[in-house]
Amino acid sequence: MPRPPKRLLSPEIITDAAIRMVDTAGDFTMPGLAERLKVRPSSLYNHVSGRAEIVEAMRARIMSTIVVGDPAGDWSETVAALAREYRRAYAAHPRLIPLFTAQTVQSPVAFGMYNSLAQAFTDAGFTPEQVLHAVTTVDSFVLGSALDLAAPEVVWASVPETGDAMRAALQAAGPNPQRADAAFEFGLRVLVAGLIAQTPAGR
Amino acid sequence: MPRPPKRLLSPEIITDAAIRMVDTAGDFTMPGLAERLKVRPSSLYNHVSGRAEIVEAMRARIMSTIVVGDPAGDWSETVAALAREYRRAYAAHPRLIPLFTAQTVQSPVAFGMYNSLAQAFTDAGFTPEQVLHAVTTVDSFVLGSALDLAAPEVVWASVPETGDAMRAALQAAGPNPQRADAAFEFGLRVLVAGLIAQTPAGR
DNA sequence: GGGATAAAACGAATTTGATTCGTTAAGTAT
DNA sequence: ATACTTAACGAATCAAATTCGTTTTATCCC
Repeated sequence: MPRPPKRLLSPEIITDAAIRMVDTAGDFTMPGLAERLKVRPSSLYNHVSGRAEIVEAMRARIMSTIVVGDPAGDWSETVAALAREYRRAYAAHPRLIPLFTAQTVQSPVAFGMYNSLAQAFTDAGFTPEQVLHAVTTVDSFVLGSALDLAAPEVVWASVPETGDAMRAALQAAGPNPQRADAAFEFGLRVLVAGLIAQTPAGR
Repeated sequence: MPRPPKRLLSPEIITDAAIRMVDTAGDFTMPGLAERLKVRPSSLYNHVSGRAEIVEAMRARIMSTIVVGDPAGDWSETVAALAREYRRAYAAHPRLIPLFTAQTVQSPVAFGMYNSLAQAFTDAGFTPEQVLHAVTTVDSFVLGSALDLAAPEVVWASVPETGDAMRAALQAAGPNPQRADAAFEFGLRVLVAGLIAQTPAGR
């Protein structure tokens, strides 16, 4: 039980296992992680400083899958593509998102995407202040939409207080994953249309 | 130490204390709560079933502060007013939001607001399916914006990888609370403009 | 008003999770 | 080979959530 011939652990191995555990169980614990890795909990601390660092590593892992293509076509198409890619990254592991929102970002992630967004909005003619607000708006919408994925079915289909308009809307909707996807695409169209309208040139 | 002459606790008292604790400390614990209330941790369980129920009670408390006025004026004005009111409720206690996102909604909250939103979008001429997507879009944007409030300053003002457009945008921005407010108002204008554009009538 | 019942606080104990530290022996570099 | 480092282990600590039995006091019903 001393140092083994072959390394059993590494930060990457631990992060992988944690992501898998969250995917299946919705959360992770140090003992649970250790068990999956056939290791004692204390061994984990030879590779990571603690639970918080694992969460940050998972965040970095997810965000690093974001691919920022070269801007092709209209700025609004660039924005839409970036938003989709950003959300896709979250959607691949929806149950991680609550963990992320519970913990402050420790080190910057996804510069590439933010920079590209900012550049697109600058190209559109927004002022620097507006650029930041536009980036924030996209960020908020994507994060909010991603949280929608982690949440199970809407609760109140059955609630008596549900009004007619809401009742009709709920009835028209399908099961969650598709509904969330469709809602995101709808919201993205709305957002892009609104951004275009706010542009100095109005296009 | 038996049943005291005057009740020391109630679900409301416990919820209040928990909200105050989260406001100041960013989180709450059963022992911490008990200490504030001059009571032993086990006593709390005579009034609430556990930690999760306290979180749900806090959620209900916050959402119950949402005031849904009678729709006056254009549907788009109604939507904007509802979104502002929804976000105001969250913004009063920003540090609660991560706790909320970590836990599934146990019982429906804020029908009134969702019903009014659905009615406004129905009035605007959206189909039932679009109504649900529009409600979801507003919900996502507000929740995402509220999370922005809980997060401290943006980390990467100093990061070398920050591009020119992003750097200029960050420099133009003020400190967080105002910046988040301004970003929300910007995003709301964008959202409403986009929704109007998506309407069958285009207005 | 008196007795049965319920309520509410306490203290002790259990369980689970995160983390620390000393020990050990295998790897690695000189 | 020798000295240093690494990575696993086991034991231990600490904090938090929760359960349960005990004790009176309130409250309710007659």
